[in-house]
Amino acid sequence: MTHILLADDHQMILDGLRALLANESRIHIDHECLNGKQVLNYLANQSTDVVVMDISMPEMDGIEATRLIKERHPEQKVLILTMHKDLSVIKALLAIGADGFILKNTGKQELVNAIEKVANGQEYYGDEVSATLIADLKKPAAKAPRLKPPVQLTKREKEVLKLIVEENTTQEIAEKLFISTNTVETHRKNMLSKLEVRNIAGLVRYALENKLVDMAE
Amino acid sequence: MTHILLADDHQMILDGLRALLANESRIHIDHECLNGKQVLNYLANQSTDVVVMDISMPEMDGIEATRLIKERHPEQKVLILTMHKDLSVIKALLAIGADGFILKNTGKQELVNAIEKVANGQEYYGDEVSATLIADLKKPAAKAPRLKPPVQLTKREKEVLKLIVEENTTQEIAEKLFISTNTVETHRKNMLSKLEVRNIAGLVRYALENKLVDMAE
DNA sequence: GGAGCCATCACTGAAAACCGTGAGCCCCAA
DNA sequence: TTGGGGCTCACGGTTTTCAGTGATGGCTCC
Repeated sequence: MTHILLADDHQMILDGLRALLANESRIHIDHECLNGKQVLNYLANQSTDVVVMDISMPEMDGIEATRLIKERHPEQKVLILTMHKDLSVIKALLAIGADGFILKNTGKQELVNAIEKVANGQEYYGDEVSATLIADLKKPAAKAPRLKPPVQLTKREKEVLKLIVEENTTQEIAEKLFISTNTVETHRKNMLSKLEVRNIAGLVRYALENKLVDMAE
Repeated sequence: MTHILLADDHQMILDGLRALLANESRIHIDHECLNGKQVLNYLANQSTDVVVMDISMPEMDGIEATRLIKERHPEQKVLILTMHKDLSVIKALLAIGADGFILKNTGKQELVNAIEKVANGQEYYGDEVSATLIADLKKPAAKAPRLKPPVQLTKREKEVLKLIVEENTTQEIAEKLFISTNTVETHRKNMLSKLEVRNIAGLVRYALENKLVDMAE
């Protein structure tokens, strides 16, 4: 009998997983959580065989939660449940010590299989996840040593970035911030460099993905 | 007895929904689909009471699929199953004629309730979705005068846009699509014009805000 | 058998972004 | 007080984008 803890911010997915595993006599759901904090609170006092956790959750996301779990309870097994085969996220989680990944678009049998494997101390990667990782290894090593230190933008850089996202040109930004165009370009260059992107497109993408600026609507 | 069709590209969610509804004697699942095309193919020959459909799917997404369903089978009920309470998406679906929305983070009872309501010809909006819509109505009319003709990008334009968002230069895009740089520039110019934006930043913003490209999780 | 849209390609000139490098000033913490 | 980080500015050169205009063939719809 394998004991697990489910964590996902979508009640429906929790319901679905519970229903899915209801008639699996070999698996027992100890507890369910809606975010990473709840998981840590639970693990502070109790234990379970495997934590099955989504990546995107409010309050504390799956990556941060996994990091803290592995820090405080190194023996705790964590199986990541994810929607996308996002390489950087998978890599981050691997580095942290996640024990396995399973895509949400896989079936029940694979889920049960994954849980039991992880509970036994083995690792589990869904076919698609392994394929993604292997594909990455095949890529020129140029991009391989690319680990992502949590980049910090300065206040001024964020101001410039916000104006860039709002479609202002360098000159307009300079006027609005009462500085020279050279300075604006320097800020932009520094951001290109520290965010490891190539151009405006990358900057805008970073800004929107990291919610540094308000998205309309 | 209400007959429904499930559509979601994630097998696990399909499994979950099926398991969730398994002991609901009043609801019967006629068929399951993995994308919008399959739904339309099914509806071409058979019918069902309610189509329960996710928004983001490969091949043909939920919005396009709903549009076509309502065009070809105006009486067909469609209940949208969604992860995000994204206003623009909800608005688009309302305009098209979707019969209801339900967030994935709601429970089983609400799902059953929603399905039966929609099957009866009523509409159903989850609390959060209605709240989002109401909040929008409360917003100052400042943004109102900005009417947005539902701009349609062509397939090719979307391809180019996707590559732009991925930080490719015109030349790189031309190489990847096996067309001349002039053509790429024409596509970009047409998009700038029809989307009423000034530069790459605006394009990227549009693409991300309208979920034309995948955002990292 | 056009009308309209789409995708393709071309040319020009101006504007903006990108790249590298260097440097001065201010503030704060080691 | 020394050094590092943040903010400011400069310059020269290359690449890319932006703007305007025009053109061709293919397709579908009426």
